[in-house]
Amino acid sequence: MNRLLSNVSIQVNDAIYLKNPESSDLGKRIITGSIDMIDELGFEHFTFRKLGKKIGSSEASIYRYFESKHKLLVYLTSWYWGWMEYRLVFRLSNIDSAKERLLRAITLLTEQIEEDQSFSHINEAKLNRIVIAESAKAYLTKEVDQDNQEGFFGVFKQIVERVSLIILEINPAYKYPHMLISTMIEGAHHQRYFAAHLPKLTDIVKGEDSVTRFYKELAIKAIEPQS
Amino acid sequence: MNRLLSNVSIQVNDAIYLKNPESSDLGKRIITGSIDMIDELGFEHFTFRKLGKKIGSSEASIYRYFESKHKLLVYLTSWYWGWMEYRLVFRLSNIDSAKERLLRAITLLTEQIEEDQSFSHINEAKLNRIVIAESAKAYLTKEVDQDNQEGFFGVFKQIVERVSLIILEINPAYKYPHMLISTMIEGAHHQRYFAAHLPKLTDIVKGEDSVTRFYKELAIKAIEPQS
DNA sequence: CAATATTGATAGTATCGCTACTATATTTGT
DNA sequence: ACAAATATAGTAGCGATACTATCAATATTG
Repeated sequence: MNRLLSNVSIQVNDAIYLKNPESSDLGKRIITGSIDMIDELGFEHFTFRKLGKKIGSSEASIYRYFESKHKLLVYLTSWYWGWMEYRLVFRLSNIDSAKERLLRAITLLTEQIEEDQSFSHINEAKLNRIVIAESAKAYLTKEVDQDNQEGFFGVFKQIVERVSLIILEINPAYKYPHMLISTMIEGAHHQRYFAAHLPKLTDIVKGEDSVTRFYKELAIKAIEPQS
Repeated sequence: MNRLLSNVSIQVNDAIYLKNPESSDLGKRIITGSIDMIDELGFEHFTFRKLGKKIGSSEASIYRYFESKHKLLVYLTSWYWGWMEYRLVFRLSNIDSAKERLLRAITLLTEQIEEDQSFSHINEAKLNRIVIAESAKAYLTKEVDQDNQEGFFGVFKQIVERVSLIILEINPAYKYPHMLISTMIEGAHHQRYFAAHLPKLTDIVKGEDSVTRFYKELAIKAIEPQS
């Protein structure tokens, strides 16, 4: 999917950054560079000092945009979910059937992201890999409650809520829509990671996107009224 | 569940440690102390120096047992899965019905662990909390392929394989048994974490164990032959 | 009781996460 | 036009972390 509207930009909760990285050239280089570097080195080996060197700036300058590397990771995942929500709304608009909307949502949320450069300075395919491999580290911390209170995970919760509402359209009696959707989104990420690194934990059928197919089947069967 | 056999101890892949912590008093204090400390501070804030102080030993001595804090985390999760497999085998023995065995396995793998002190120096309830909040950090690293090659995740893969085989007994045509089980195990952990910290991502029905119930329903519906 | 393994104390290296301070560029008011 | 105000970038450094090396003290064992 290419960029839908050229004059749209993804808004990120402004409590996540000290200075908006979209507001300057250096800011954009920080985002582009950090995506490249986290994808390449992993979050643990990634540091602001290395990033500064790479993008021809300094550690202290990066700290003017983000107060910690944790916040930068939160920013990246938050941007990603903002972008996903934007794509989700487009893909579901004008589709009458709730079931069709659900299937489209599952496809969007579980499929692999291709290189398509829809936002100039952000490589969405790399960012997808980062979200798969690193985003759990953004909330699996002792600071999760504070971060949550500041609204850092709001966009993600919104997506889960949106898709849950579609499920309730299909079966208003279904008791676990949020569990199903959050299980599916996080599960799909894990399955892609397992396919690459721990294949014994998955079932890869070549020539098909098993991950998306598996979760579509799972969801449809789960929400169909008890027989 | 109390300890099943007093003369049984859980074996952990010996490539994970430098010196077996079960082999000495200091080793056991390292395990007990690290479980307390990681549960309390989280893996990021946990250091060998702090642990040494807490258990009345030194940083250098701890390094004689584990070459890094990453390896210690791998040890703890590996012990946990070894313990789970042992309980799993007991709980499923002498049960003829495959469906009943599957339901028991799901209960075991998704339920909350109570304080029961079945192995003297290991608090399984705390360890369960650590596995929920920290175990993803044991494999979401750039070193995952090396670690996997050394067999660090073997026990976990074995559990997934065991339960997958039960699914295939029920429906030999089901295409995604491993995906279903690994999604379920990791998913249940996430749901418990979400219930505590990001409740908008789950559906808590008070008075019931929604997590276990949700995954039981999900699995049974998923593997039932296509109608 | 001698040989050996285990532990502890101390100090050291390299890097990390982060900050105080300084220098330079840009904008603004008169 | 030009100095003052402001925004932005870079240098240097601090305390902590992850881990290692050395050596003496103390158990353990054969």
